[in-house]
Formats: sequence, structure tokens, C-alpha cells
Amino acid sequence: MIHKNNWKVGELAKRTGITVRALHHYDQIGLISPSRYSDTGHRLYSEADIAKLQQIMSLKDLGFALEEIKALIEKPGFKPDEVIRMQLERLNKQIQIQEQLRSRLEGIYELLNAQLEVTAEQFIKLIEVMKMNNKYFTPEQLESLKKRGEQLGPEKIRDVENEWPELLAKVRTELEKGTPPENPEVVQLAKRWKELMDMFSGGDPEIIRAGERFHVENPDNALQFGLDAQLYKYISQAISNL
Amino acid sequence: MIHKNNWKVGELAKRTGITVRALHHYDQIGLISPSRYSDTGHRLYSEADIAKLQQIMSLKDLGFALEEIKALIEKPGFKPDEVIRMQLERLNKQIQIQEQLRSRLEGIYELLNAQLEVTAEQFIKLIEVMKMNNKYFTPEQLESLKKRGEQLGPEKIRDVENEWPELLAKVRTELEKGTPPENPEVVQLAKRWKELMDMFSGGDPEIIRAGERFHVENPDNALQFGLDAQLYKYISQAISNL
DNA sequence: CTTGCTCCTAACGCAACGTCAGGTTATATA
DNA sequence: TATATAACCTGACGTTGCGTTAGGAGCAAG
Repeated sequence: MIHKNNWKVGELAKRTGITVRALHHYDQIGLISPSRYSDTGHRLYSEADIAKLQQIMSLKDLGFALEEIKALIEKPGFKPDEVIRMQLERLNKQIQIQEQLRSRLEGIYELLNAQLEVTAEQFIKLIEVMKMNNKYFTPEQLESLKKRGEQLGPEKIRDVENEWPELLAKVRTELEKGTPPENPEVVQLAKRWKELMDMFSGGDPEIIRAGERFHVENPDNALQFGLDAQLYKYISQAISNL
Repeated sequence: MIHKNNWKVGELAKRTGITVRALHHYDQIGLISPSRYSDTGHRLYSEADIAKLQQIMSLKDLGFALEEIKALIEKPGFKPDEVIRMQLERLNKQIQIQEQLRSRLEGIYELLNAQLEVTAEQFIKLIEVMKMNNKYFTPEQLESLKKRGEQLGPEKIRDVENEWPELLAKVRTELEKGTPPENPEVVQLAKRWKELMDMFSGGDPEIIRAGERFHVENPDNALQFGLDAQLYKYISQAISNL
């Protein structure tokens, strides 16, 4: 009685929690088909089929895609430990990304709670800032940046925030005119550029490099800063001619 | 020059890393459309559009779905902190699940490395065991289970492993006949059932409950044990009549 | 023989675009 | 100015793992 050898989809579904549709699907994509069909086309699963199904569900639970599972059980060179290691690596990457995101969200949340009224604009800025914070700067560097800001005072900061887009525009103009980065005028702009950078970074090369990494890896930030990868490269070349 | 007000898709794409196709897509689903089109149908994005796009990308970076973003920026009652908190909760759930999976994978990996030769069957069993281990039993309970097994000795264990499916089959027969769980014969079976359970659990109700949780939450395990949710409920009722 | 349950196949839907395909417009060069 | 090339346009299918109708037979019980 327990060795019943003709399970129909519905029975299997009831006992396993796998839906009928899923079983159909697995059949369709050739992952697992019943070993027999009744003469009216009904699927009949044998014990062996069920064992295989069990394997499949286990692999699925470990996070493998159906196509991967198919490959795994079809290929003869099935090395469990390698498979598991690969899966672990993938998973670790995912977790890392998610944890980064979490710490960003937490940071944002704290700041939001500290300051009751927040406009949408401020909100966006916050998000960007947190993006930089978590990934690119160490806590010490952030501390250093903060101190630097306090030293300079708010007027100075405003001044720079005003000068910055103008400078960017000038550089972009040269870039689009095709002026080579060695050109004296461009080099002059680059000099001012570096001055502004140093003003904030305190000249710390680590901080500057972190900022560089940020710009390279977050091209959509160009929307905010008007600074894209191409322009960044151009100005870098000009600076190297100082 | 920096206040150029007619960005075409390609330009935007180049500077932001957002693909042209994505911009088309966002337009299509009504997430963000350019404020103007040229008379030949080319999309022209204004500065305001870009600002909005910036918002959208920020939200997207935080893990929101496009539909959610749409709702968020359309709805007037936009409470950043609530939004962030919701997102944090979702994320935490995900991370928790993934970490559970990771520890399972790690456990499996260790065991694989300890034992050079593993058949596919053993491998599957391993996976099931790890599934129980990590989620349902505390280390102490596992230790207790192990001790229990050593006390009983391998023959006893084999005996039970043989008796188990027979018992299951009998109970299922009664269930399918529609015999009520109060029936004396069923109660007798339930008694034997409980004896077997106690033999392994040492009578520890915590361990029994953990096992219950496992069966309820992992219906596909029915494949291995022949014990599904329905049958489990039935036997539980019978046991309550002891 | 008729319910009423279970089975079948076929086909759309979802999320967020990637990737052709086939055709029009803009721009840079000769 | 003519043309080659780059950039733009609108479909429309593919991806992942099924859920969900829809329309139509098969099967066990009364």
C-alpha cells in the first residue's frame, strides 16, 4: 500500500505541497517527467520519479535555478562540494550587497528621525550621501570630512557649491570643443579644481581616491554633479599636467 | 550651457548609465516621460525631468519596485521615514532567510569535506538534515538527539526505521477509510506512534514540538517520510485521545 | 446516467528591462 | 548639397517560475 507506484499529479501535490502546475511545468521544461502516462494522458509517477523529485526540490531549496538543477543531475560529473561552494559564493555576494543597502537605509532612517521636516529634495540628497558614506569612506575619513567642513564654515561651503557648477561648465565646454587636456587654459581650470578638492579633503589622497571610486562606479550621479566619467577622465589628465 | 534644457535620450544615457531602453520603458509605464517631444517624436528631457529622474533612481537604488516608486512620487502624503522603515523590514526578512540558507550551505560544505565519497542519495539526505538542524533544533537539542541515538544503538534504530513506514501506512489506511480519530484501533496506532517518538526524543516536548514545526512548514518532506500535513493532523487528534 | 472532482493542453500575466528588427531623422563629412 | 553614419523611433519577443483562467475530457460515486 505504501509502495503504490502510480501517483497522479493531484495526489503528489496534496502530499508534497508542490502544485500541480509546478509539476506540469517541470514536465514541460524537461526537468522531470513521470515515467508513465495512462492511455488517456494522465501523468503517473513512480517511486523512482518521486525520489528524483525529492532531489530536485532539495537542490531548489538551496537556491539553484531549475536550469542549473537540470544540468546538475544530467551531467555525470556531479561534485557536490564544488556545487555547494559555488552556491555559497553567490549567496555571499548577495548578502553583502543587501547588508550594504541595509546600513544605508538605517543611516537614512536615523537622520530622518533626527530632523522632523524633510523635503523630497533633501531626502534625495540624503540618499546620495549615504550611498557614498557606506561604501566609499571609512568612518575616520567621514569624521575628517566633517571636521573640515566645520573649519571652513558654512559661507565658504556655499561659495564653493556655487563655483563648482561654473567650473564644471567651463571644463565641459573645453572638452566639447576638443581642446586637449594639456592646453594651458584647461590646466588652469584643473588647478582651481584641485584647489577645491583639497579644500575639502584636506589634501588626504585616500579621501580623494575614495571620491574617484565613487564617481567611476556611480555614473548616474552625473545627474547631480554634472560630472560624468568622460569629463572626469579629462580633468584627471589636465591635473596630471600641473 | 550647463542649463541645457533639451536632453535627448542618448545624451542622458551616456551621462547617467541608464540605458536608452530603460528610459523608453519608464516612459511606457508612465513612470517618467520627457516634458517635451520634438515634432519628429524624439524625446526631449528638461532639467526638471532630470531632477525627477534622479529621485526615481535614488528610490530604485533603495530597492523599491518601479510601481512602488510611481505610487510614492504621485501620492502627496509622502512620508520618507515610513517608507524607509517599510523597506528596512522587507530587507531584513530577506537577509534573514539568506543567512539561514548560508549557514545550511556552510554546514553541508563542512560535512562534505570531512567525508570524501558522497553518493547523490547521501547528499540529499544531508541537505534535509541540515534543513532541520539550522532552523528547528537548538544545538543542545541536537546533542541530546545524538546521545539518544547512541544509547539506543544501531539495531534499534534500524528496527524503528522499518516499523515506521508500516505504521504510517496503517494510519493512512484508516484515514482514507474515514475512520474517526477516536476509534480505538486508531488510538492504538497512535499509542505506538507516540512510543516511537518518545524513544527518540527522550520524551522532551520541546524536541517533539520542533519536529512538528518542521513537518508543518516543510510539506515536501512528505516525499521522504510519507507524512503529510493532513495525516499529521489526524494522528495528533488520535494521540489526544490516549 | 449524471454529478462533481480531477485530469489534460493552451495561453496570458508578472518585473524590468535586453535584444533584435525594420524604418525614420539628425548630423558630419565630402 | 548629397550621402554616409550615428542616433532616434516603435513594436515585439525573451527571460524566470510558475499562478491563473479557460475550455474540454476522464473517473468514481450515487
